[in-house]
Amino acid sequence: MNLKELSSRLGLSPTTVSRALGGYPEVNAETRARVAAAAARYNYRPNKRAQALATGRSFNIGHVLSTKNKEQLVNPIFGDFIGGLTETSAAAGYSLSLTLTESDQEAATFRKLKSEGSVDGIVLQAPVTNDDRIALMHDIGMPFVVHGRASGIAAPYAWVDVNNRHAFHRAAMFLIDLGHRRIGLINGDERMDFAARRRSGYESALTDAGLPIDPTLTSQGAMTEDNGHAAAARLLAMDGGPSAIVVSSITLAIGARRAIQEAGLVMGQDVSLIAYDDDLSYLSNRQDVPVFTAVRSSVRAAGQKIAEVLIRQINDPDRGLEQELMEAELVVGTSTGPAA
Amino acid sequence: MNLKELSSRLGLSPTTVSRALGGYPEVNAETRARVAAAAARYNYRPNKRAQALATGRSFNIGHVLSTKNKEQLVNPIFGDFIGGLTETSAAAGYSLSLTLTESDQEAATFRKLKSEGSVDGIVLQAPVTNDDRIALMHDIGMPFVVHGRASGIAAPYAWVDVNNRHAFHRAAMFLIDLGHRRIGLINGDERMDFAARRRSGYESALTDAGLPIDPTLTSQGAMTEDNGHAAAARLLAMDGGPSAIVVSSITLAIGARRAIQEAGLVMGQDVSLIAYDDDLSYLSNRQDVPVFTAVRSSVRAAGQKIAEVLIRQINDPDRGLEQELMEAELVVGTSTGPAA
DNA sequence: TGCCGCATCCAAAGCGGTTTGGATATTCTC
DNA sequence: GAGAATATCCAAACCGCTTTGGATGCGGCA
Repeated sequence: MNLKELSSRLGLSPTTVSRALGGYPEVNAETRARVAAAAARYNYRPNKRAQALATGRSFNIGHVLSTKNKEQLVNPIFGDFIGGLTETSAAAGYSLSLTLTESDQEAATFRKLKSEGSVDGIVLQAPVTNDDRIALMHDIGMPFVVHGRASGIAAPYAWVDVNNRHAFHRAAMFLIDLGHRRIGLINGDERMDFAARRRSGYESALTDAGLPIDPTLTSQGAMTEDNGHAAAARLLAMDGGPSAIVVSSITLAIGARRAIQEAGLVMGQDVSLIAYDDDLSYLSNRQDVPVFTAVRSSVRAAGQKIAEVLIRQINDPDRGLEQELMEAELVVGTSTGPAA
Repeated sequence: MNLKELSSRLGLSPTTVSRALGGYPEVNAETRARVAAAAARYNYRPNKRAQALATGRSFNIGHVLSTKNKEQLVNPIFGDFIGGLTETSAAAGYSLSLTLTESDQEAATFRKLKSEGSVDGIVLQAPVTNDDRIALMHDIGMPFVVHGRASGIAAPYAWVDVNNRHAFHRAAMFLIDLGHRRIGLINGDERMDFAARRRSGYESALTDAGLPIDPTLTSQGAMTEDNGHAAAARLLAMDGGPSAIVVSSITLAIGARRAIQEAGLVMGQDVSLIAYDDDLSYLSNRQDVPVFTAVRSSVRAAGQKIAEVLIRQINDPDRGLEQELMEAELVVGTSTGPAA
């Protein structure tokens, strides 16, 4: 069933049927009702491909996964983030189109997406410092929203980010208030902008409290359970190691907890842990009393917000660039306690 | 730059240019080279939307996430699975289109995908027993491949699955060979077909060894760290609890390990654990000596395979339905040991 | 030389919608 | 009651590509 067929059955022109379905004003209310009824009856729905060609829009929003950021795919937050994205975009008639690319083909892939017209806008994730994708998007004229920010980029662009610096400042300050003086940091890969901001927040809290910054108490790397374990084990084995650690993800924290237990120590007593919690649905830290004390911000909510912003941008390219900073909440669990 | 523009610059007809680019034989080699050079120079690429309308194909493969299976999104294997899917489909010029739907709208969403023509084929994930999506796909005439199988469906369909039954038979048998007699099971949600098959494998091993099946030693539920912890804690607190446990995912196993440690026991000594390992990149169990003894099969590899099968199916709907059973490997780590 | 087949290219008809630019009643305005 | 505004509908162009059904020219063959 297509438009022509449907309109001829109705004894109307395709124009009128299209307009009736599209909600345009220049069609009689009764006619509109007839059309709607017939469309429902014959289960007619405008062909997206034709619609896309006619309107010049694909109704797709794109997300490109580069092997450079393979951790992205591999990243436990990926599922929740994508979930938030699709939830909102589906409601607006958009679907999410995923593309994978070799890292050295990344720019070519974006250009291809543009020249083929297969997406109307793009979500950029995991920005690094001076991320060159942003200039590229401007260059090819593709609407986009960044999940996070890229330090070092002067040109304005739309983004949605968590206030990572503030969150880590608060987290470290929370430990300081508990009396801790030697505080470690197990961070994500600091080439990622969010991780750099987190370190900055952590360091500024120490400085504000008049505490020295000791690089040997910190580490960075992929946010895996393994790495959390290895990093924590190293810290715990140190002479004069930390009595508390700020950890950049729940996955890392699970690894750190393992190391603490292996060392025969008790988390929240001998060693305090405060984690960043993306509020992932399958790694819930939302028990009555959370296991991990954490600074929490839902990555799914971020995905939803980003889809909203991007779709507004697509529908009206001349509107101003939206930028939104989300604050993380501090939740107290069982993994922290006063310094000995 | 579009076809018309490009062809007029070349002094050729759109027909010839299209054919030259498409690799059709009826075009002079020299002409073809000229066209290719011009296309590269002007960075021309056929508009996907127009191509889609003209050919009647969208070059999209679809994946629908239902809130019914919200765990799916939330599922840690999601990222890796999607990764495998996109890797392969991108190579064939397809992209992956994700759609989210309320569970009571699921059938409507599939029909919509069909009537709008927005995807050429669909990947069905997480089948349950008697999964009604399979009949629906047949009904609407949509090419599809199932990740897993659905017991109770008589009609043939294409699928790629792991031999879950055999894997769990082997896992339980491995524990039995170590001398364990009371063996627990912490399974996924058994409404999921794979989980039902896993239980069946587990039970058949016990039966084969002449051991009784004790339902109180088993549990099922979402495969979260929390649930793993709770289930293991319950088993360990039992009078005459199990000396070994088969666990359906690494995430569950991490929770179980926590319970074991909290109980003051040593994993691999007091209690043995064997897990199912999807070989997720961010929850690697691939250390020199793996932490967890496991039956392992890469879910990313499954995604790749599925994309291949689906694209073959789309290109040639009359070809036979492919069905592939992958075997899991058994890797020995530190989480198992002989019975006391 | 005349006919055929082959190589090469092109005009035009879709694909299934949206949208511009009227046409035709009908209703208002004074 | 005439002219204007309004409501309602339609024909046809267009989006950018693929593909069908020739057209043209040339060499080969009898």
